[in-house]
Amino acid sequence: MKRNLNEHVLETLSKCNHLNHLKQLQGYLTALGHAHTHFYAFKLIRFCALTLSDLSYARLIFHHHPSPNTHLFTAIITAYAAHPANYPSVLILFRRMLRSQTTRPNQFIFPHALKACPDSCAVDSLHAQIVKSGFLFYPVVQTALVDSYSKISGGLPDAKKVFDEMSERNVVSFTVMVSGFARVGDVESAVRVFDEMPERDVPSWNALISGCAQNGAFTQGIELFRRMVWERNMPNGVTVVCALSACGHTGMLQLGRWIHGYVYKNGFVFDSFVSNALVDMYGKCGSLGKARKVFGMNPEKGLTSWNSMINCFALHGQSESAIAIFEQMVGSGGGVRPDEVTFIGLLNACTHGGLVEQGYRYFEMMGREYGIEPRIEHYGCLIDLLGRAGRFDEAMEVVNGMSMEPDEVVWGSLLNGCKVHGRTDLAEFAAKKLLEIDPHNGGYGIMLANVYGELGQWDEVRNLRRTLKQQKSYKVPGCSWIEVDDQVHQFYSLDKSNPKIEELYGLLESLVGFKNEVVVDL
DNA sequence: TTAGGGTTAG
Repeated sequence: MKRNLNEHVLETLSKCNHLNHLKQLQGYLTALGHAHTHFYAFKLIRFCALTLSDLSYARLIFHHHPSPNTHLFTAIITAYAAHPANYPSVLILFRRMLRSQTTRPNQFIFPHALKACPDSCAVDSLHAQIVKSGFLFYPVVQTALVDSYSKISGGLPDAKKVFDEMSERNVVSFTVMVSGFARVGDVESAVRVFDEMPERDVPSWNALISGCAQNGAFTQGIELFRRMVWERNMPNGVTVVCALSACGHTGMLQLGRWIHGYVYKNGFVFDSFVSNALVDMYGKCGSLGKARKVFGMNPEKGLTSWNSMINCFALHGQSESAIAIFEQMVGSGGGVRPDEVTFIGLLNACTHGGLVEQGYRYFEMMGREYGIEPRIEHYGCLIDLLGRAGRFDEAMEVVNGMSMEPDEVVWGSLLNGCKVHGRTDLAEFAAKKLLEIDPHNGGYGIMLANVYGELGQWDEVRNLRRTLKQQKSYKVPGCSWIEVDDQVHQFYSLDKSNPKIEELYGLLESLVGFKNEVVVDL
């Protein structure tokens, strides 16, 4: 009978596709006096949470159980741990489990509990619990521990220590360590761990390529992508998204197009992540038409899709189109709620089109209609907008009314506006502020020296140059690049190493009346 | 039943 009932319950569950079916099965079990049998309660909770995605009913079953055992705790904790918003509940349940006399944690619970830890204290305490319970030598538990340590601020040395002490490292534990180094910006160590890996799979390549892209090592990320393909590893959607981001940042349109072809051939063109990354890549590489086309073809436009398209238009100075996309986004066509990134794009669009009033309106709309507190980036955009329009009184009013300390972007934007409109008095003020924030930045020093030059204050120029020279402050040279026939040509400020430099400058002069920039000799 | 990889932002 028992065996038959088990089979019956499992079979009914497998056909169950609605909560009402599950409730019928629950009623049937209650009638038979089996509603609280641990095996059935476990199956019902798991099915409810994982297959029907109904966490509240799963919770109801769990909380109505008179004596939940380890299995029931595992099922409900697994369900809660699937959503970051429920992480606090994961830890509450875990602690309740420890307090109970009848239940002890198992190796399956720890990875979930670790994932939910908000700080190093919580991870340390779980680490101690793992040691005490004798589960430290399970590779999966160790890997989860490495991952959790590496995700909390300052936890990387602890992560490395656990990793180094592991007796059985596998492809996942290595990948976790690669990601850990990448997360703190230590690309070099991430590469070293990656090179030590006895075997690699797609997620391990992705961990390193995304690490490069997130830390600005775009060229290195692209090299790795090429190596991955060369070594006959099939990139997936995640790889492609990271590689496209790197293409966008370096202007590698040819490779970006190749990836688009690859995506198309492999049928993951409708992945929204990939679509958004393509829009961004085409936009940044100057192919606005293609960006627009890919955006139009995305059937599931999410917040990032709209933001990427707005940013493309803003980048190309097409303010009206950026605004039109925004209207579509919040109107009947999109129905998506904008976020702080949306407003950065919109404000930039207004800046590039000189739409000061419109920009002001969006800045106010952000807080009033969407409850988004302006961040320093938004203030930076607004100051840029006002500065370029020459409205310095209003710009200073905004700076003085800011709820946070103005940063380099804010002062830099103001300085830029001052240069355009010849407001040397205010420029001096802004340049001094910049130098106060970062006294060793040679670029800011040169800006201030140039302002003194404009004001004819030559003693100040000499003093400042001397200080900069003593401090050994050097300006990072400006750099731009262009891709021709699959080759990237880089040009640094005052760099004459290109064999066709005379020809290039000649052409440039004839196009824009270009004159060599006068720079301060350090 | 448990562990790893993703886009947009001056």
